[in-house]
Amino acid sequence: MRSNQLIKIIIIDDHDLLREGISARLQDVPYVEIIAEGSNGREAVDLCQRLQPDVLLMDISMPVMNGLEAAEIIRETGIKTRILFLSIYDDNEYIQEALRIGANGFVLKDVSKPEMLNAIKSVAQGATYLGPKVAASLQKGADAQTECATNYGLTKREKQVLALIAEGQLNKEIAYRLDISIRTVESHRSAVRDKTGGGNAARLAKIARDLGL
Amino acid sequence: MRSNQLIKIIIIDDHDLLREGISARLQDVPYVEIIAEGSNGREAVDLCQRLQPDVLLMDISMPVMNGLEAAEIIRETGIKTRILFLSIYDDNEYIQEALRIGANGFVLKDVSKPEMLNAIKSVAQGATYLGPKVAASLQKGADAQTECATNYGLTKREKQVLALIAEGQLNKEIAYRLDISIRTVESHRSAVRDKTGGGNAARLAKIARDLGL
DNA sequence: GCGTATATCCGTATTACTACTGAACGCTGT
DNA sequence: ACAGCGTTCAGTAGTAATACGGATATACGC
Repeated sequence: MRSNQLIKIIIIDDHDLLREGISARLQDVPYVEIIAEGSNGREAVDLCQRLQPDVLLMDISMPVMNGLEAAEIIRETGIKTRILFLSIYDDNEYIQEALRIGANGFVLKDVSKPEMLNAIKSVAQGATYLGPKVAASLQKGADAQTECATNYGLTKREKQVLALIAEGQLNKEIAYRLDISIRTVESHRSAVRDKTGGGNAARLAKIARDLGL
Repeated sequence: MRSNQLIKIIIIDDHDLLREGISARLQDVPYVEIIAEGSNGREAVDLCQRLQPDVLLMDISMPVMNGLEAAEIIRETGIKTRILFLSIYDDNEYIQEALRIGANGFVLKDVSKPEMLNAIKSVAQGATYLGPKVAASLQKGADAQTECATNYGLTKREKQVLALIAEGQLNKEIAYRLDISIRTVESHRSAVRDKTGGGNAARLAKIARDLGL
C-alpha cells in the first residue's frame, strides 16, 4: 500500500455525530475513501466481508456487538482488513485485548487530524500504530507490573524458593537444589504463604508468575 | 510535537555505510535534523544524556553495548527520548524485549523512505510504531501461542478444571463451582496430569498459564 | 551489647493431592 | 446394536503440603 494509493475505509461507531465528524475530516483527503459506515459490531463484520476494505475504523463500546467481538470474528474469517480502534477509553484491559485479537492500531477519540491520518496510513501499510496516550497507558501498566514484582517483602531466599515452586518443583527437589533441608524449604514456603496470602501450591505459582517468575 | 516542528535525531549503528545511507535519506527532509551519530550502545547513552534528542534511531546488535541494553539504561535515567529500533532481524524475542523495555518503535532495515519518515514522525509524537513485517512477526508469535493452547487433547471439561486449578482453587472449590463431586474433579485433574505430563499442582498451574489460562 | 531480621532446622497433626482400579450413564457415529 | 468417548462417581493407599508449635546460629544496625 503506497501512500498515493487509495485507502478504502469503513467507519463503525454508534454515535452519528462522531461518524459525521470523521467523515468531514477525511472528505478532503485525496488518498482516503470512505466506502461504508455502520453503527455496531454486527454491521462491521457484514460490511467487511462484503466490501473488503483496507482499514476498519471502529469504536469499541457499541450496542448489539462491541468492537472487540467484531474484530475477533473478522480475524477468524481471515479477511485482510486492518483494524484501527478509536476509543474514548485508554483502559489497559481494552488495549491489551485489542492487540491480543490482532488489531493493527489503537487511538483515542481526542486524536488530532494529522495523527489520525498518520495512524490510518500506518495501519494501511500493515504497521501497528498506538497513539501517544495509548502507548503511555500500556507502559504504565508494564511499570506497575514491574513495581509489583518487588513487593510482598519477600527475602532473597524466599523468592528463590517461590520461583522453584512456580516451576512445579517438589519441596524435596527444591531442598536438593538449594542444598538445604526439606524442613527449611517448608519454613520458607510457609513464610511466602503468610506474606502473599496464598494458600494452595497452584496459587503460589500464580503469584510467582504475576511477579515475573 | 507538531509535524512542522524540528525533530532532533541521533543515529546509532556500527556500520558506517548504513549510517551514511540514513543520513542521505534524511538530509533533504526539512523537519528532521540529525544532531549526532554513534556506533555502539555506550555512545548512545552518552549522546542521549548530553543532547536530549527527540528520537534515537538505533540498531540492536552492536559491539561494546547492544541496543537493548542501551535502551534499558536510557529508560532508567528517565530521559524522554523516543527510541526507534532499526534491526535486520524480525526476531520475536528482540521485538518483545524491546517493547518490554519501553521502546517506541521497531522497523526493519528494508524499510522504505516514506515508511521510515512515518515511523519517525509517529514515535516523535509519542506513538508506538511497529513496521509491517515486525507486526506480522509479533502476530505470528501470538498465533503460535494460541495454537499451542488447543493442544494436549484436553476436553472442554478438563480445560475448565485446569483453568480453575491455575487460579489456585482447591478441588473442593472447583467441585462447588462446577457443581460436580470432588471425585469427579479429581478424575479430571488426573486426566489433565496424564495428558500434559504434569505431576505437581504448581506444574499444572504453569502449564495452564503457558496455554493462555 | 542488644534487638531485629534472616536463615536454618525439628515435631506433630491434619488436610490436600496423587496413583491406581473400577464402573455407570449419555451421546455419536457406523 | 455396538464401540468409542466424555463425564460422572467411588474405594483404597500412599505421598505431599499445610498449620500449628518451638529451636539455634549468624549478621546487621543502633
